[in-house]
Amino acid sequence: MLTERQLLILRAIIDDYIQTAQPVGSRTLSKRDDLTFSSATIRNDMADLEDLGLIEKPHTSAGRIPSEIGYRYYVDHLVESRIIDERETYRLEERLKESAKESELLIRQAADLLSDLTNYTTVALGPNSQMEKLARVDYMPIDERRGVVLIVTDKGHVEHRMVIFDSRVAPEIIEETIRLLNDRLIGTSIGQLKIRIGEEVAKLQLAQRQQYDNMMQLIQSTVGIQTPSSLYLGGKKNIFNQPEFQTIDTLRPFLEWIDEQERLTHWLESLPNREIYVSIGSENGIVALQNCSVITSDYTLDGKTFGTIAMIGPTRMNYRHGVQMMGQIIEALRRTNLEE
Amino acid sequence: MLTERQLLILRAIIDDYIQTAQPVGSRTLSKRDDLTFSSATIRNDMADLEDLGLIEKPHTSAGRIPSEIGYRYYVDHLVESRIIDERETYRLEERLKESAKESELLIRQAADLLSDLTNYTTVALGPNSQMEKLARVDYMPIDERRGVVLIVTDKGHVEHRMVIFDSRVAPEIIEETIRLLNDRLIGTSIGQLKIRIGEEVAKLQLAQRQQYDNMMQLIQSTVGIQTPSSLYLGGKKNIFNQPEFQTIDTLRPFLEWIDEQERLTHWLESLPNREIYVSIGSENGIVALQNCSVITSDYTLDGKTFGTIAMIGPTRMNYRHGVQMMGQIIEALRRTNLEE
DNA sequence: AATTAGCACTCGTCAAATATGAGTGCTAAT
DNA sequence: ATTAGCACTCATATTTGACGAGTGCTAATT
Repeated sequence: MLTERQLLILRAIIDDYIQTAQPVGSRTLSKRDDLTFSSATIRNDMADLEDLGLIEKPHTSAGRIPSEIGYRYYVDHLVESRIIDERETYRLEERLKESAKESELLIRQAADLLSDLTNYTTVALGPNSQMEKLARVDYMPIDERRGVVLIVTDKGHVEHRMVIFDSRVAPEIIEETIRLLNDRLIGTSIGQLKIRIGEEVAKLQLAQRQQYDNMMQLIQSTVGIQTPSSLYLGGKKNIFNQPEFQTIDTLRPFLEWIDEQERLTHWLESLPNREIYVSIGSENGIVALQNCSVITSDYTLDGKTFGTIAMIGPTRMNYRHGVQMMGQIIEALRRTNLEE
Repeated sequence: MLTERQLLILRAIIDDYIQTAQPVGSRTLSKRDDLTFSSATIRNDMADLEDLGLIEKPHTSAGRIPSEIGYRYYVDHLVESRIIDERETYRLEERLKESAKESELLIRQAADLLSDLTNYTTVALGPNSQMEKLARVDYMPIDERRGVVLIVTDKGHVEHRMVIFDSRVAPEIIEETIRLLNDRLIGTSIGQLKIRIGEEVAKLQLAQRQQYDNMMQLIQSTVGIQTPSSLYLGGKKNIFNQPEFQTIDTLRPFLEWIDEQERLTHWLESLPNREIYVSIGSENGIVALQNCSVITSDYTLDGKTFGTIAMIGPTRMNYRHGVQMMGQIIEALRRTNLEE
């Protein structure tokens, strides 16, 4: 168990290091107003903290830097759980409102806001449309062989896809198919559409089935709609200001990773489903983010669960402020009402 | 006027420098098979070339590097005008065909292909839909107050936009409006849509106009569709492999610039309208691209003018190969038939 | 007259040598 | 239990000198 003084010292080391990005030594600490002990005393405690694995030294004659375990301890014990600052939240809410009836824009805005607030990079993922339910399908012909399939989900998300038939298809057949899709499939989640359509086709009489064979193409293309969850990156530039990313070797993996949209989406989708979650350094298991910490949170919009937002900074990130701001943003989003 | 030998030497310097990124000295050159003169002779010619501003030395005891004027001379006089390699073009055509009936995908593919071929970064801009013509408008209601407007252009481009009415609008009025739009506006270019709609509304009788007033919202939102030209970046990572971009100071401006989609689009749109155009170093006038050269070209798809594609590399880029590959790609695109 | 060999000179780069100083751990004094 | 004192460590910065690639000029050669 840590003594009162050791706690104080640990916190001081981390706070200092977060600010300066430089190893902090015993003398520097002893000069702080909140540490009244001599540098020797601090040195002794530092040795203990090091034995516990909470801090470490880059080399013999440098100061100490927090270890990942140290950050973890700091985040778990030393960061007060977030407090909603009503005025601030209200202000954020207003700034979000400005931009958007459209959820897409709102998410962008939220990501940008959060990255402005913290100077870290943010990634926001919109709703996973796999979970949304089919509300309506429609078809609009362009010419004899081409047309556009429109699908609308219960959340008001719309997607279109062009279909090109191999040969001319009678409009009645198309209409019939669309009617069929509408009759039987409304309420099906987008992710399950493919399976459900397979089932429906199997149910048809052989005769009918042949008639509809021509339409398989249309059906397939409707099914094939994999609405990619909308992904938005905010403040990518911020990374350039972080002292730990001033060399190509550290910068390159980060930038390459963050530019890989698909992987990024999968990653965000795979995150544990919770309110605010802090992952420190190598905890996230991603090589490119070895030296990064991530604060993630699911968010709701207008009451409904919506997506995930993440904030990525160096391991030496300002967790206190980061968690605080993340809390404010998701609270502001929760209160935002799209429909008004 | 340059002597035969000076030309040979200039070309050798540039070829060598393009490969090694190192200043090239007289002794290195004299060892080349195609240069049979002694290093002293070469030195004399180099001095002349330097007087002409075609090459320069980073410092007294380094070799010479090409100046921008030197590159310009090289590109204008020493790069043979492109030759279409039929077999290669055919191969590219095949690879393009694989991917895409959809023009969007095709452009991506082309950009990726070109960047694979050259190891430079490419930017491809799709058609500017402002120039496309309205082929069809349609409306699909979602519920009483919401619906989706679909517009299709003559080039098969489809866009949708959700509309939310302030109050319930009778379906007949909507239908009527859509019919009106279809009757009068087909063939209008997207860019002019707004003005043309204004004109049409002005023509209506007062009584009618009132009836349609409710619909102004719908019309406005249709008009507001500013299909952003689709932009695609290929091989952004390639920049990391260029020796001149191994420091943050050179890398950062480039990456920040290339990530600014809107500016990038404007830039591509503002480029002179030609087949293949090479801009060397500071010629492009963009600070972030001071040390870059750009090969740009408009391209056509299936015969119709379509968009612009650009290839960005260090000033020390392989112009010969770059121009060659750019030529192949736009030729392959020209031959690609979307409809099949 | 054009080319080349020869040589003194320049200057960036690399490596070793040296100095600097922040920081530590330990011991003895308080 | 705390602190002063001190020897020790080690990264960083600075200096120094050797090295060598490359140049420009001059004189010899073709």
